[in-house]
Amino acid sequence: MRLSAYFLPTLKEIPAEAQIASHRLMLRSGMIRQSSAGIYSWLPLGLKVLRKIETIVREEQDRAGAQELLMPTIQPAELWRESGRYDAYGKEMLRIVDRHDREMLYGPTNEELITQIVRDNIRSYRDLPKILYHIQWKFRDEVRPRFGVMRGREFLMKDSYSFDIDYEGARKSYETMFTAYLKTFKRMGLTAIPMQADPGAIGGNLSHEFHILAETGESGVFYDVAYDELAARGDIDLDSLSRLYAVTDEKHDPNAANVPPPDRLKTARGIEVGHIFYFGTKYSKAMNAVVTGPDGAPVTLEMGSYGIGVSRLVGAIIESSHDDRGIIWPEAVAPFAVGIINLKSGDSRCDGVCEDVYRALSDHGLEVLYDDRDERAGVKFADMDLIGVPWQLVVGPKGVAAGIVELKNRYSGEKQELSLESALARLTA
RNA sequence: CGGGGCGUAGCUCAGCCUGGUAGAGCGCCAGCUUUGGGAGCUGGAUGCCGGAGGUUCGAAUCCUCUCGCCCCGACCA
Repeated sequence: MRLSAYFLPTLKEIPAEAQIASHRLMLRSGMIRQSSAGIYSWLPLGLKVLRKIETIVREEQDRAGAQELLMPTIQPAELWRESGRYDAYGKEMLRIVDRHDREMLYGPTNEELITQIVRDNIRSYRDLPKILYHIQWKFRDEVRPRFGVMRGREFLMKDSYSFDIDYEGARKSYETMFTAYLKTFKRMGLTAIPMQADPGAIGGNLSHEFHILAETGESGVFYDVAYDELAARGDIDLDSLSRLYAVTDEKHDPNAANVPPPDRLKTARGIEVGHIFYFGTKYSKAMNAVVTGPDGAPVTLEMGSYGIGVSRLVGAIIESSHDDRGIIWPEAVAPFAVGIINLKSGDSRCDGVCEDVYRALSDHGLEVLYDDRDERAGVKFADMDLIGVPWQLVVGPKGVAAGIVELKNRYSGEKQELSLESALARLTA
């Protein structure tokens, strides 16, 4: 992409409404623009990152055996009356009346809808187990939206639902998702810690929240350092983790049996990016989701649900990875792999080298952002740092004369002067 | 949902207290000079001063109502 043609409205000054780093940086880097409180448009740069995160989530769901479908955003109130949640949900649910005076709602979650689909289409235990998921926009009419996409009213969520014939199966589905979540967050360059959680409004008796550590996290968290050691070995599963102490501050009990000694207890701030629940027959019973079991008798389905805040992750990643110059994207979710800074657009030698490099890197399948604008060097450096492109190739008249380009790493700040050939080799390795 | 704050140019904000018909910096447009970390000079465009009522000869400014946004607290992927 040539920056001269790209729709990238960056801001030099900090928008007054933004309080935390990720919100400021998403506005400044031209990723999002607010439409109304807690509701955002995603501009090209922001959408690119959102899609990358979505893709990782999707790949790990598919790999875990979950199957993607797509349910609507608008749901009938009737369905929610079946489960009893229409009245229970309160003002957070956005209620709509259509032209025929039918009561509808913009879905805040999809347990009812998916339960209806499964109950209407699965009749035998032989068709189980199933894990179904979709990645769809949700709406929760938060009293007080804040922090940009971290707590918006409209947000993109991946939600999976498991259906099993018995508890053992449901437990296995839960573990499958648990493991998939750890892999998903790790691929994004995040340290996510599963915390024993309160199932809350979803109900049930087994639940974990996944928090990523960041100074501006909304929750205080306490966890056993043994987690860091396990994570470093990649040796993580539900059994080993469930023995470890890891809770959010509202659940922290210094007198609990498994609290580690003070020198082993870490405290930090966390952002909740995932939440998984086993809730048994809460919805299947209320909504009569029943299949025929092996002995011919009806069996009420065992269910669980598993959410990941896809749009929130964009903010969460920035919270955990930025500096005073801008965003530092982990390579797995970076909107562009390489940025080319032409320090003297219009100079035939600089232009020539940049064009060659741009083509060579693009031909290698890399996503490249080429700053070909007629701007001063400082502006280009500042914008490239702001939007956080992991690798920056700086091409200037002095270097070109000497056959050299500069390769800068956004994360470490390290700059290396290399021949054009070796710079290309490094980037395409 | 309680408490507080703010709506003036694309952005950040001054002006409001003490009414007299709209400003700065940045950005944008043109020209010249610059050119390795958000340049300088000159000239230019841009505002229903959030909206509606009211007071007044006259309202960005005072009064009433209303809408929007932000912050603190209680709730959530």
